[in-house]
Amino acid sequence: MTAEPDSALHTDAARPSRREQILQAAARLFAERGSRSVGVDDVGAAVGVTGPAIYRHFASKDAMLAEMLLRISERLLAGADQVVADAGEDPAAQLAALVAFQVDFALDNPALITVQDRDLGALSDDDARQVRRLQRRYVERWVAVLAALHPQASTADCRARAHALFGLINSTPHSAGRLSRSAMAALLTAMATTAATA
Amino acid sequence: MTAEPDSALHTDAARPSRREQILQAAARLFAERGSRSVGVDDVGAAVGVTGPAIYRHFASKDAMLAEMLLRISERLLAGADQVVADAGEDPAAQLAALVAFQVDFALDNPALITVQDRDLGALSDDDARQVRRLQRRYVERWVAVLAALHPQASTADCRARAHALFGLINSTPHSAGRLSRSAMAALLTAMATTAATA
DNA sequence: CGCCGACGTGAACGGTGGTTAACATCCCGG
DNA sequence: CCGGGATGTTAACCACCGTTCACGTCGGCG
Repeated sequence: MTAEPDSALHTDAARPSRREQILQAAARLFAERGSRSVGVDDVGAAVGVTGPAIYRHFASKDAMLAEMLLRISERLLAGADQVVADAGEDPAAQLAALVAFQVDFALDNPALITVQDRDLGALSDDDARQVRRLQRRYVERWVAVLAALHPQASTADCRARAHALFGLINSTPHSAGRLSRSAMAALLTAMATTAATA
Repeated sequence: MTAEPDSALHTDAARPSRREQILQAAARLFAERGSRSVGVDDVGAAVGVTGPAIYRHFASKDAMLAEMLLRISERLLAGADQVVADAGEDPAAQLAALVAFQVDFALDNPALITVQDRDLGALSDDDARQVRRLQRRYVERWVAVLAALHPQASTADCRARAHALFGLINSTPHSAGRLSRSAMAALLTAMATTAATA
């Protein structure tokens, strides 16, 4: 999809500003060791500056994480709306589009996937609420499609289904790179699709 | 399966000693907020003592986490060996047994599931290596069964499949309790089985 | 009874790490 | 050319937290 990994953070993908470099480096480090275990100095060093230089670009370390998670959530939600709209009326086609989108995102942004579900708890109550709202809306897009595919299933059932599919697709950071990207995409797509229609 | 949640930590399930109480409370707190964000005072308070009292039972906070993760990994591996042996020679039956086992474990010990894949990085290199070795052996049990079911698939392929199935089944902590335990078990089992044989 | 080990407490210590302050550098617009 | 804003650096500050210490209590056992 895009050239560099975890590029979903970039607002303008042209030439990454120092600010974007920091966000991307932080995402990688946070994914590897957890946000609490990564010092400001580590993030700075990763982009060639000292720790306090971060504060020229972000109000705090927490603000960094908050912006990171908010951007991911917003991007996912916007993407879901996009691909569902483009898929037409057929629920099966909509599901296929959602799966393809999530698979692409997971393969392109493994670090963001990891950080998003690990460091949500490190956010302030306010930021966490906002991220959770976006995530919930994203899940609802899936639930709507799954409900159309399983008319007899309850909403709670569809929600659990959606989370199970996320878990399946987002497993990519765990099985790191032994398979080619295309093979991985094909495998995950096949498994997710059959699991969704079970 | 067992009465209290995340009871897989208990060595003797009879009357939990103070030591076991601490481990279980710590597991819950670690799962909720991450081990780095939980102070020893928090763990102590959760069992009705002050922070330093912890050191009457554990050498350090890290040792607590290490024992927690080691126990989980050992228990999973032993369980896998058990159920595979009991399932006979049929790969399909073996897979069904593994799935049922993992589903039961995930539903019984949501906190442990969360901690295991979130706080591995907080361990010392030595402890982390040990846990990873056990986890790898557990994965290999799955890979062996999946390879028997998919003779044409490569080992890397089967490994990715296994991780995907773990992600699917271990999604339970995310879709918390809107569904009954039995409904959840049935749903996850069905999805995992169809995804595995796709 | 009297000792001793198990268990717990409050106080103190020390390192780590986020954050700020004070001071340079560089570049661009007037 | 000069001034100011953007960007960095080093040093210092301060809060938090894991850990240790000195002390107290209590229950069992010789």
